[in-house]
Amino acid sequence: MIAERGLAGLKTRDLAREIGCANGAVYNLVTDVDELILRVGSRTLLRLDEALSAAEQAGERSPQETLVRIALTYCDFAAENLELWRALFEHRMEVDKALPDWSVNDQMQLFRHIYQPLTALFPKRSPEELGITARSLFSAVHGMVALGLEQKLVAVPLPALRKEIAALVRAMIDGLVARAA
Amino acid sequence: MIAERGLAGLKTRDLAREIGCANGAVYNLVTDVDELILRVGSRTLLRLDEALSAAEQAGERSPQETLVRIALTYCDFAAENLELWRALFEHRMEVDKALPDWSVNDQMQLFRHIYQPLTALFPKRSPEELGITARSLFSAVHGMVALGLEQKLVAVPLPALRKEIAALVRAMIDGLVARAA
DNA sequence: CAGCGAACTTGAACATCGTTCAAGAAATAT
DNA sequence: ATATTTCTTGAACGATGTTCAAGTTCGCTG
Repeated sequence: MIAERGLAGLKTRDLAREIGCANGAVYNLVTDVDELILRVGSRTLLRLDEALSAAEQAGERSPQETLVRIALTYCDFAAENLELWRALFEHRMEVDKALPDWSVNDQMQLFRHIYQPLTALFPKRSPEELGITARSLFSAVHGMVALGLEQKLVAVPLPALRKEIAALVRAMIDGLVARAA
Repeated sequence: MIAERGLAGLKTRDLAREIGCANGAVYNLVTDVDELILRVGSRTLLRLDEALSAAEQAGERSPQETLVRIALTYCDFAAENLELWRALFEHRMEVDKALPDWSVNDQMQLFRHIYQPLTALFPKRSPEELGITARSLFSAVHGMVALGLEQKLVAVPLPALRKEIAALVRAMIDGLVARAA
């Protein structure tokens, strides 16, 4: 239902009807809609992880082109799974309630894919520094995808967005390498 | 109320009590909560615009450092106006309802600040190309700020985030300039 | 198979929202 | 002073997440 109608289109009563039970029975499977959303997010992250893993392996081995490939795969995944991908970031818990451990763990895994190629590019940097660089790079690409796929402003055609992402990732890496030297 | 309790903390009844009228009377000022949120967003964008304008003028005139200053100002603004800034991006209209014109107009203005320094760096590029580059750069910085200020993952200390943003903006520009040459 | 307890299921009920609207109050025009 | 327009009120409606007492089913044991 999230995939079809977005986070806001997920209603417990509709869900209950779809799976064939009373609305109250949903709460035997899940304590909250929050948990439900996080569980869906977990699956989405798993599929995203698989896509990024494939991108990491396939194609040219050069670290730079691997990173470009990963960024484009992220873009494609977001475009093809728009609502599910949005749900990962749109959802906010109430302030007091903490994320369950399994959910927190999920999210850390994403930077892993970027980490590997970065070690090849920056052999001098410490693991902590590399982790920070990885997160920065990921965040920058995420921003381009997020605003690029937003309907609110003028919608950017996907091929143009991909081109921009590839260009900026190459530029970022060029720049980082040049400054590290 | 958005500033204090976030978008989800905005309730028409609380709002009516605060401004001293019946809850129904809110709809004389505004047709929707959607419109209310957009109007608040308009004010936020105006203040953001002022902050970015100041950053554009002040300090070193070099285009590169101007862009770094603008990026850091954006980061600071988001941190200091966290909930209001989030409201700009969290809010989604129903699919059928269109944004009013005054709201669409607001959003375009942001890239303006980046555009100017970019023309100095890339005199060969066409206005359309520059516009695209401007949006890419903005989106990348936006992503770093968005994920950096997210409480969901490990919260990044603000000084570290600023350092990362400055480093990546410089790297992006270095890289773009090098590839343009 | 009968009986018992645990687990599940149901759907009504509750609280909280945004939104509407008839009825009354206030302001303004004649 | 009266009529007309405008504003204000707060009850009511429909959605929605969540809870819960009552009913139902299931699995085990004698």
